[in-house]
Amino acid sequence: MKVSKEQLAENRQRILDAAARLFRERGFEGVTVAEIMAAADLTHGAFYGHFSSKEDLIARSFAHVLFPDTEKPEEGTMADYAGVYLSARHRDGPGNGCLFSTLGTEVGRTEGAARHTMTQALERRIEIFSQTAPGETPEERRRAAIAGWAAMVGAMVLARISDDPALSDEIMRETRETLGA
Amino acid sequence: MKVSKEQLAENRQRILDAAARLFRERGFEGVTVAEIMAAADLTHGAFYGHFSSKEDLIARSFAHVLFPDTEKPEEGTMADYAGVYLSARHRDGPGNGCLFSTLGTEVGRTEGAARHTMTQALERRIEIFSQTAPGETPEERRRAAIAGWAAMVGAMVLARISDDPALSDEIMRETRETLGA
DNA sequence: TGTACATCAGTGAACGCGCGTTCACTGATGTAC
DNA sequence: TGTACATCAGTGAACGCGCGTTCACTGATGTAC
Repeated sequence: MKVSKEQLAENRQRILDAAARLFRERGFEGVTVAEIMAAADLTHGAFYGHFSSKEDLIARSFAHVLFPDTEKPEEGTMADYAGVYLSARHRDGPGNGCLFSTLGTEVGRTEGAARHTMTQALERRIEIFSQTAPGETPEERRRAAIAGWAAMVGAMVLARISDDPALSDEIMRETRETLGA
Repeated sequence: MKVSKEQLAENRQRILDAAARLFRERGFEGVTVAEIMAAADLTHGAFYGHFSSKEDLIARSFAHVLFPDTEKPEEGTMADYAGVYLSARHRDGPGNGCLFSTLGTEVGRTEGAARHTMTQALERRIEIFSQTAPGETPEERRRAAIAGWAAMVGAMVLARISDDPALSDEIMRETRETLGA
């Protein structure tokens, strides 16, 4: 049955929220359209009223996470960010976490809108870190921002690969230390 | 028809080689058992004479890459390694490249033999880098090894995500520079 | 050394399940008068 | 303001394709005598 415009918009947001969480938890192929719709409290068939395909949803869920409608200006230094990023809380809660460390290797072999959105988010992340990264000149600070972001993403990927909890903790701790967090 | 023991062993190696390459190029779900067997010049049905399941093949192809039968002792410093690792050649040839930067985020959400083998390879990689990483004490060198390896893996993941070639090159170049390569 | 035959790696087709996508139908919304 | 009806978001079932897995059969290998 038809629903109000407000309900329609809310349903769409619920689909995007569910998709963004499930994709990060299980990967693109590890989640079905039916599961996403069930998580959004809707039936399977309603999906194609909102999105043209699963691939379309992937791209829009990336924009939903990386460039949300209500942006809050970021506070704190790159080192502060590293302290939150390289934490057990982030490692163990991928569904709410960073897209780069949950879906990075998959996105790297795709073409299209999701990858493009991620590239824009990557450039923005580097620019933000360049404000507070260590260095005498803008060039040095940008270099530190790039290497710092690479170390954070890489450390989170490795910390999630390790099935040895002590090694996983050590990777996060030592990388945090290196970044001054 | 039956084949000789030598042929049997050679066929198995060809399956493992093909699988290791294709998984890195396209991801686990992006390759079918039939495609792997065709790449190994065998028919689909012969697969289950060699491996018990696709998952079994994944685990064994990881061991095949990370702990090959003929190990050659590694030469050069961590900085030397970074110079080869953070190159266009590596970025553009994932099929022959590092498993951590091609399949890292996928493996992080699995359980089982492939992840365990990767954990062992991760610990060994850190130990090898600890020999030549900068630092006054063993603790400092191990820290530098961990953060250096995280930066390499993260930079390669990010360089492959970027659909802007200049940004992709910049990420590799600046991270190389930071690692003294 | 030569021969008969049991073994078994590989072949090719089929099976069955899961998933993305489609579609006829339902019934609440919201507009026109 | 109240009423009639066109619109269209959601429902639930079906479709069809692709993929992992199975299996009866083939014929070369390699062992027993």
